[in-house]
Amino acid sequence: MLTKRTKYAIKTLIYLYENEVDNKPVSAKSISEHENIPFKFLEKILRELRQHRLIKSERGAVGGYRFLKPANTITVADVMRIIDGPIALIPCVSENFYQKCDECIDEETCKLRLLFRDLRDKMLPVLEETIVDLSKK
Amino acid sequence: MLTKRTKYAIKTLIYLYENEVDNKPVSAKSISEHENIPFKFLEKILRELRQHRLIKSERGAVGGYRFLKPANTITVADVMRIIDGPIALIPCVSENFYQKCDECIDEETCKLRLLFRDLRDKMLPVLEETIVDLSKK
DNA sequence: ATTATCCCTACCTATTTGGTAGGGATAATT
DNA sequence: AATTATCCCTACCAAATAGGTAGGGATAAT
Repeated sequence: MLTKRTKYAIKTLIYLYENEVDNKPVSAKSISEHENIPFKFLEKILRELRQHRLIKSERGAVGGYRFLKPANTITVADVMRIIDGPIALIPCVSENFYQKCDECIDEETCKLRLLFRDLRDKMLPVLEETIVDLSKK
Repeated sequence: MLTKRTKYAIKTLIYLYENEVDNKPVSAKSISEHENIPFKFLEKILRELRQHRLIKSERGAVGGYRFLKPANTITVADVMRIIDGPIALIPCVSENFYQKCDECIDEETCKLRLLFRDLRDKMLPVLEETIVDLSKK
């Protein structure tokens, strides 16, 4: 399952995209209220997104957040990897977070590995949809 | 990510299938040793599989486990649902474990929902592979 | 000076995960 | 009848993760 943090993060980015008008940044308060996300929890998520350079912030009285990386280049998979970690369901078939399964005897002949590699290959194209695509759905 | 329990469960069933010869049941000890699964932890998993009527057990000195439901009718998705729960990555698109996302404002227009329904639809056929298919990979 | 925002650290509770411990029941074998 | 190898059941446990909350400091517009 996706964590709420990732769900919140994606909803946040969609909201940001749909409200990046008249050159004003979008405040956390506004996101929190419109997307039903606990304010303080949202702040933590926004920080993560900023630290990973997806968005940038502006401080002060009319501060808020904007995209740093263009919305049409940010995919759902990107967000999932930043917040939740690997897309793949077992670590030994993850491209970005590879790890040996510690109980595995022979990775080369592991049937689970073949199956979950197939699975990952089917999942990835779907998750490569961008924030912009997603907003237009 | 899959839990180890589910990984162990699938490996257990493959092992069971590949060793159901000469009409003798397969012992937990044998599974544990050959598949590198902690014995006591495995016993719990076997119990779950038995309680869900995928396998049956025989007690006594030459006891062990056999399939109750034929191996060619048990899919990876079945096992995942028994041990880990839903396949879908968000609860509102799960077929077997549907639940409303509590922060969701309008399910009908939720973009995430559309995306993750697509995703589930891509995942399911892969996970519908049976233990027998998997063993032959 | 006030206010609205972002920024940072610390803390907290409940649940899940991945086990372990100990012993009872059963049935084949000796 | 005793031994042994198995399954069966309950209880417990430590570490990690999830989903927050609390409190206050820094910044910049008004």
